[in-house]
Amino acid sequence: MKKVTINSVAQYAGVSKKTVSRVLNNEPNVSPATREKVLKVFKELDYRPNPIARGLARNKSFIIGCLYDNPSKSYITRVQSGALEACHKHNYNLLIHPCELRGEALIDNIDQLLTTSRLDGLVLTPPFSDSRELIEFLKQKNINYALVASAIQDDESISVCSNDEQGAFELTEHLITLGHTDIAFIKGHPDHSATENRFNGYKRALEQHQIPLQERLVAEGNFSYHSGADSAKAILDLTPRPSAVFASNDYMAAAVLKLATQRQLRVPEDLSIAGFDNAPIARHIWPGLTTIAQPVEEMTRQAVEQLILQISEPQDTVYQCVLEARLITRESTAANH
Amino acid sequence: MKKVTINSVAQYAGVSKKTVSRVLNNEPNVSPATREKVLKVFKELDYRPNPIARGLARNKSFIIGCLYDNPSKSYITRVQSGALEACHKHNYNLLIHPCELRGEALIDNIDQLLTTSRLDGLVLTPPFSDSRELIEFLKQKNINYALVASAIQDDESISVCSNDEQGAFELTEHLITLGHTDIAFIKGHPDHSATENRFNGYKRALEQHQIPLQERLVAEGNFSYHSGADSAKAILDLTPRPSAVFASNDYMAAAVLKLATQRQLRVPEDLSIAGFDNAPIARHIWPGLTTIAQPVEEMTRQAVEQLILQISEPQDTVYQCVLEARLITRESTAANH
DNA sequence: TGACATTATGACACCGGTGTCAGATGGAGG
DNA sequence: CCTCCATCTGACACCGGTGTCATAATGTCA
Repeated sequence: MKKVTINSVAQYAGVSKKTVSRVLNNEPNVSPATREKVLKVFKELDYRPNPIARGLARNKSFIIGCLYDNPSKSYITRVQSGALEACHKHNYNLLIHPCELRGEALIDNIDQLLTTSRLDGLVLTPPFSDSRELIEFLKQKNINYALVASAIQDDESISVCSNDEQGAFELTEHLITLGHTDIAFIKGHPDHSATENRFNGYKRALEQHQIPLQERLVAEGNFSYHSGADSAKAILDLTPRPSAVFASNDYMAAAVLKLATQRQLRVPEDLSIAGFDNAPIARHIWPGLTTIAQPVEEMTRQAVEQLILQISEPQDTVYQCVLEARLITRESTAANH
Repeated sequence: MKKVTINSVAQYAGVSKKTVSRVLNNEPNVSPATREKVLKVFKELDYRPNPIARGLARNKSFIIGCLYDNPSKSYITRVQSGALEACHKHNYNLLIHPCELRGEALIDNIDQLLTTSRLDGLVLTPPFSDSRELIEFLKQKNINYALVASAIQDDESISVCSNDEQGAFELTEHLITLGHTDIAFIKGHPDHSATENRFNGYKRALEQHQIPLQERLVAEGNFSYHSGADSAKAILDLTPRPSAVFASNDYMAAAVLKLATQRQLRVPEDLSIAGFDNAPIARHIWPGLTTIAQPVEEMTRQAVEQLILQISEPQDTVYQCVLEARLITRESTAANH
């Protein structure tokens, strides 16, 4: 079983390397007869072009890098699965690169990654998609990238996000409609733009229903289960206790649920709880969490698809899209009485 | 900012390409003075060798592929995180490749992956690590690989696993010690060797304590939350109802807990529940799940580390290791009364 | 001091593709 | 029948490194 290279194909077919290369890349100016002949040899010898050699010649790697720093495992796997779908469709591969936004060496780290891996492009997921410094660096280095769930408004960046503000608004309104007025809110990580967007949606809903915002009901979390547990403690210790809690993601909501149950509070009778993201845990616990479904896979899929498009044939105008978030009601929210 | 290649370094340092290459690869037979000089130029020009060119010349990609087909997101991210740690330590990168074991086209799929990506090696996680067909294929193709959590006994395969049988034994014994004799068991996916190992540990503990195995208490799951929910229904409908349930992983255990709670059963007073893996969900729900902690990251880290070692300098004897699993007791198990 | 082993260095081909350009071929138009 | 242009094809350099081998420089020993 010896290696089949472009040379052996060329020799076998009785044409030049270059002609084989033309057929390989679907270039014009090859006579139908020749093309047919070469294609037949491809099949016969089971020829597979060497992507490394091709990469060297074209200065491409056919690899997309995916940057993340997110405490939620399910978010990461959803991101990966969307990215992989787009990659495989176009014969790219995905290289994952978790790293810390806050590390002083972020830019160095990415620079290192780019030079040691020759990535063709980068997908930035939150919180990286909100880092102007990183985006500036990539622009200057002329690296293609796409932003997922970014708040940055920028004509030059491929960007796919979902409507966090509207989602949070609808969820809050859902609680208000159920008769809740004292609705606690647990914020996410301050580095993520989603944190502010969701908080804004919450505030807008209160405002629209003429419910004053109570600072005492707002807790600072960071999207981790642990931070949710801390916030839950603070909130459940309040007197009077709010009748509902809206956590900025499902993990923190699950932490609230756990503490509430430990304290013998009945959910939703004594306390309504809502989350955000529709993570698996939202339906794995009892009562199931009312939440907002974000199309994470779809966002990432579209972002990567556009990124690859941009790589293969640079466009002047760049793809930007906002997908809709969707309210999912489960057992954790009920009327206030 | 023009490209710094080995040629420019050579020219700048006044030596040949080859000498630069020697310094780059720490080869002997370079005079200290020359080496020093070249190293200085590296710094000065901020030279980074092009891994693609190097890959072409050496027929290497410095990329490890990670194969998985596992319903548990947390398992996957733990696998990835261990694999990444080892990869980055040795300047490799990780390419992830989820695919289906059962697809008739598995071998084709992997063949395709290998030829389009030129991976230097493959980490097989369950259930792939138990596929003799795949392993045979890789051997024949001369591809380096490492097995994670495999039951296959084979002197030629790098393998790191944990002691599932013993873990299940200890967990079952824990339940028996608490006074339980009617202990239901939910099996995992039949393609995973862990499924049989865990079941064997359960049976051995029963046997050792002279408790007859009751077929009616054994349910077939497949590690998914959904299958756990189905099994839970079957088990909780039994009369008499068992006093404890041991699910082969935490997701299925969580499903049992959810159904039990929905049916107003008190856990652990009315029903003890235990899982396996120590997935995040085990501590995110109330009551927390008694479970067995598996060192997933560590297994994968060691496997990849050995794989890379094998790639860079082939060994005659191959690394094999069994790590210990550890019982973690939480609130979901208590004495039977 | 000469014979020989050892170390240091560079010239050159090569990995497996792609880009450039020149030349061959064939058909249309005068 | 010749000119001109469009279409096809291949020779060759190149991408940025590594492997092989010849040769130069240095050291060792008799």
